[in-house]
Amino acid sequence: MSTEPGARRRGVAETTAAIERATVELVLEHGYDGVTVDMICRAAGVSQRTFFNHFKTKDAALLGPDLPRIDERAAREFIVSDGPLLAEAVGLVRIDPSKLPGDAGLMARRIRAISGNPLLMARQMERLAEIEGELREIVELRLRQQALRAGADEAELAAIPDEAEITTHLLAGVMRYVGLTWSRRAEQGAPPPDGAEVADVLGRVLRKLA
Amino acid sequence: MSTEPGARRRGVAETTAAIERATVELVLEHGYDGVTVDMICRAAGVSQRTFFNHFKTKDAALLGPDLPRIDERAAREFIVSDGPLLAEAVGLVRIDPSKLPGDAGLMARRIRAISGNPLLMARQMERLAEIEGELREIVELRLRQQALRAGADEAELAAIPDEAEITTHLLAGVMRYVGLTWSRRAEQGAPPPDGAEVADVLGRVLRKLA
DNA sequence: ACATCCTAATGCAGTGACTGCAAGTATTGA
DNA sequence: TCAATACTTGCAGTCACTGCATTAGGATGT
Repeated sequence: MSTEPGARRRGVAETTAAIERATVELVLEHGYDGVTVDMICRAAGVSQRTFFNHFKTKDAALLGPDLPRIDERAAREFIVSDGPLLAEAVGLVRIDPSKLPGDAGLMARRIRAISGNPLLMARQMERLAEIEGELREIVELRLRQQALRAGADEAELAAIPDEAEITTHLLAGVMRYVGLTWSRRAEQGAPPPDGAEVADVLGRVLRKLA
Repeated sequence: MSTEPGARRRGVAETTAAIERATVELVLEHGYDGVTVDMICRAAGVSQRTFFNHFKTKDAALLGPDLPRIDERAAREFIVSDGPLLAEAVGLVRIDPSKLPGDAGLMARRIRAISGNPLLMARQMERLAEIEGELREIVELRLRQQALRAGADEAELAAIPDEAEITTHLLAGVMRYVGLTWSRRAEQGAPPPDGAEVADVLGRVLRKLA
């Protein structure tokens, strides 16, 4: 169709990566609203239609295609654990590292691009909401476990779903905090917060709140 | 221009209200994605340009133009209070009741329309994020007050901003929970949750988490 | 009564995100 | 070598949204 070797000049993964890279670079340079899909397409050497074949939305090209997932093994440990719930729960959400080794730099630049725009942060958080249901179930399982071990009565058991729900929402708050701190540190080249550090702040705060 | 008495045939408020009503009704009937701005305009008897003069986005016409605001007086009480922080903080966010008396039914229908769509719920929550900064400041003031009263040392004072931040995020979680429960109840004609009820669940949960 | 100003409403033309459909071409497997 | 398959593309169209220029009523001042 074109003079170029039209189709299949590279694998799917390569095309996707090219689009991602172009998106991140352009957004860093011009800001999210200063970049059009057409600009990305030109930079990545693909048609607009191809862009939308690879990414559902312009957002997705910047945020990356990977939705957060729950780490199955961590979930099993979590359910039977007796430690600080919120702090431990943070470990449940795994940021898929399969992309990192190939392009660690891209990830860092992407974070800078995203954190520059509050709207995008919010969009990122919407994605987190997609696994909230799963999270709720796990939390409920754990609460039930503990209640049974403690010999709870029926009324206490009946209250668990509600408690699991609110806990999940609290958890979402914590994760937002972690994500924010994470990107803030990344901007300054500082190491990301580890579980212990989060648990520390969280523990102090919870003591004040209760 | 048209055969109709072109402009100024009703006050601003009336036009705005007409658009809001048309939007809610149409969304209830066809779902958010099944409704176009043009449909709303036809139903409300205005041009598309007028629609966008009254509302920045299609969302806004459904969610209502009122952003959540902080209740100043409640904030002052909150800062010096010593009660359960999270539960009390819920009272800070005021849902502007100035719209309700005129059209209580519309509000109920609007809630139904919004809660039917998870995306819209999320969008609604984004609005909450807009006052998060304000909220953070208030929380920080309160934490500082309490720390001073307790005779805290420098290290403890230095930790306060971080604690305020995470608390705000936790608070956002609680408010999401309240909003969700609220709309869920509204759907079934049940009374909305009051502060005491929220405080109750919250208290129990926090005791388990700490 | 008349000119004036202001405001709400409108038309129009354009941009940008996104979709469905119908090809076309390179790669793969039989 | 032929055919199924996988990627890619162009094209036409929809929809949200914006800027600009224009028009029509109403309110105001003299």
